[in-house]
Amino acid sequence: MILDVQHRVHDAIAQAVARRYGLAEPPAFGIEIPPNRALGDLAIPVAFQLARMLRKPPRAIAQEIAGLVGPLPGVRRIAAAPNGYLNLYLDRRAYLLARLKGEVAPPRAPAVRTIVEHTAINPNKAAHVGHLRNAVLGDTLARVLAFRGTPVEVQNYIDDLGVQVADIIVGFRELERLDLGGVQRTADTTRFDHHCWDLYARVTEWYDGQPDRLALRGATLHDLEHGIDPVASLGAFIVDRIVRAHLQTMARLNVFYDLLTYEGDIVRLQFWARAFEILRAQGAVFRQTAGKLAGCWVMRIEEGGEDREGAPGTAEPVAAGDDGGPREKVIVRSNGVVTYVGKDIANQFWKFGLLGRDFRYRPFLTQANGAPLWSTTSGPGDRSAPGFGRAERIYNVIDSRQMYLQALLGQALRTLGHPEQAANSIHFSYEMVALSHATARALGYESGPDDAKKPFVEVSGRKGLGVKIDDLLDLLAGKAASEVAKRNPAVTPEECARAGAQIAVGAIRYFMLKFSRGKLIVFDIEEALSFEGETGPYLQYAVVRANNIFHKLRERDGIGEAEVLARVEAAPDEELAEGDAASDHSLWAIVYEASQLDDIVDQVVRSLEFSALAKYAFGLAQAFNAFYHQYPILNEENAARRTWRAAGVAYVRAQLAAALELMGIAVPSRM
RNA sequence: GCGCCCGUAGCUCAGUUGGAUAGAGCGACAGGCUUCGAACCUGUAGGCCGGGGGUUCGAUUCCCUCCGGGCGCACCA
Repeated sequence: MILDVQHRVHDAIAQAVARRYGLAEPPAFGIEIPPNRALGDLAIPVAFQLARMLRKPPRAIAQEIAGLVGPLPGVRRIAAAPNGYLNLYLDRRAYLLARLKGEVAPPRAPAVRTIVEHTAINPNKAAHVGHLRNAVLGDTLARVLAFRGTPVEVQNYIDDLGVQVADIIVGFRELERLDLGGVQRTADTTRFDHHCWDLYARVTEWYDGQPDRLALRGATLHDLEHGIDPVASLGAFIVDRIVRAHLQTMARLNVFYDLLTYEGDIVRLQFWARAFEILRAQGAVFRQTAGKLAGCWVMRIEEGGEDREGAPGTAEPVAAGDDGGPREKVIVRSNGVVTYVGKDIANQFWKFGLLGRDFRYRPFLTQANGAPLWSTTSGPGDRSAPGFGRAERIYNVIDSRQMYLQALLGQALRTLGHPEQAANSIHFSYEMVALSHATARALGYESGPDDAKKPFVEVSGRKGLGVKIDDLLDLLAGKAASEVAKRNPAVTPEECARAGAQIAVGAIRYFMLKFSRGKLIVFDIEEALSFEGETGPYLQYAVVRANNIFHKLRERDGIGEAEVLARVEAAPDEELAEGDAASDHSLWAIVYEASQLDDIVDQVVRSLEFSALAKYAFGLAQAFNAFYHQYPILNEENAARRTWRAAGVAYVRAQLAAALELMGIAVPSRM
């Protein structure tokens, strides 16, 4: 990593500036990376700041400083650029050797106990592309945090008592006339979540046909919440099967969890009752006696909440009363039923260990990555369960439409005297995924006049309008597998299928990560099916090519990567010489670019913006492909150059593979 | 009405601690497979960075304002 070099350089320059110009406090300056290698490897713009102070041109100042700074370890030379930049040229040989020998460990973040909650799909139908963005962002966040040594616990919240589950129960009972046994048979003989997808859309239509049928939903929801059979058993069965289906879909995408948190357990273990005691005792909620909210327990919404630093997208919504009075959010309805917000407050309190209660836990299943997945339970718990919750920081991955509710969580924490936890309740917000008109049409959706005006069509589980993740993966994997087979006639169908599945995941995850999270994604099936240009498969292809070089090296010369690394130290290093290779496609250029990963990860965690990681990986793959094209590696006649190229490629490949791993993308053996 | 997000090349988007000639992919056009794999590479064309003010040595980036689009502001989740 270059952070250590950066620190030394920064300190040395700061000292030189302070000494030369008699400044107690030299101006703050950053260290940049010049746009190309000909301009050096590090750049310092400090002369610009000093120029006004000293009434001297930046160039003169830069020259003075350059002359003053003595030799720095790891830096070969320092030069003043005509425009006033100080450009530093690193000791390339030492830089690369240190990395090849694994002497440069990535910086560790402070061990802040962190929870990432994501996915949280209503367990009543198959997962679609909207859920896909959530899960990929959440999973990547967890990977990136863990990369820096942050202890991360990934939770998936299951709303097993919600309206949507009630609706699917109504569907099975009223439209399919099935009891528990019948539903079980259906589950065993269909792709159950997909079956429910269609049934859910039918239920919605059925309600629309005769609005008094909604009473059935209300009654079903009541029975569900109170555990009354047959609704409760039916609900429990459906939820369990759908959750397992979702987990399988997510496992295909390399998305895994530590804990499933069931809303039902929050209710049965009286978490809400406890949270309510706390809220009421502190006066955070009160019973409204007048107006249209009479009889409800409400929380007053802060007007223009105080400034909070934090990640973008976490700002307070400022709710101004439209009728002049302060606005209030209902926490407990007049009929005594707690709202979603109330349950979420209880859950957030528990996550921070502020509730004074805990769930009981049971093992749910063993995931495809070998890790156990636990579930909350209100039945008997398993004593060997690890400790969950008690986090210091929480990322809730939810789309931007729920910003208002997420802000209420922070407010509740602040009101109850937990400003630190409030500041560490981070709404990882992102814009939704919609469908292009072409894709909506391909799904058989006829857009109405309202849709035509908009540039996209909104996904709707209720209408059954959306691209299911499984279908998308099937389509991509099939296409990729046949491409692999076409290019590799000798490869077995099984291996083609395996590679196809990995390529499908690469395509889909990269597609979800390359946009910044504030950008609405208009999902177009044709676009998502592309394997060329800035796509996941392009990245995978670059690594596969690099791997092939080492396969060939072993085949042809009988030497492995370890031997290359052993030989490189003794080999003359003109391959890295400055004049020889100032090009942006030189070995040094790609090695240096590859070494930026740790900085990128740092930036990603600060900004919560994965597009930076995606672009880094793509740019590196691009640079590698260009290098690969321009410079022979195995066929280079000069042995020293050959060795250095192979060693450099080994490093680039490792860094690129690490970046892919952070994005949850595997490298196929062939493609 | 209030709040949040978006507006950069024909299309889709990067550019997030303010810095060197504003980048990429796709599409268009012109090239490159007898070589470590062409899911690749090289080149050309294409930009009042939505408009206007301001701060700064320096603004796509920060502030104000206006325009256009999206989303939210339930006794739904």
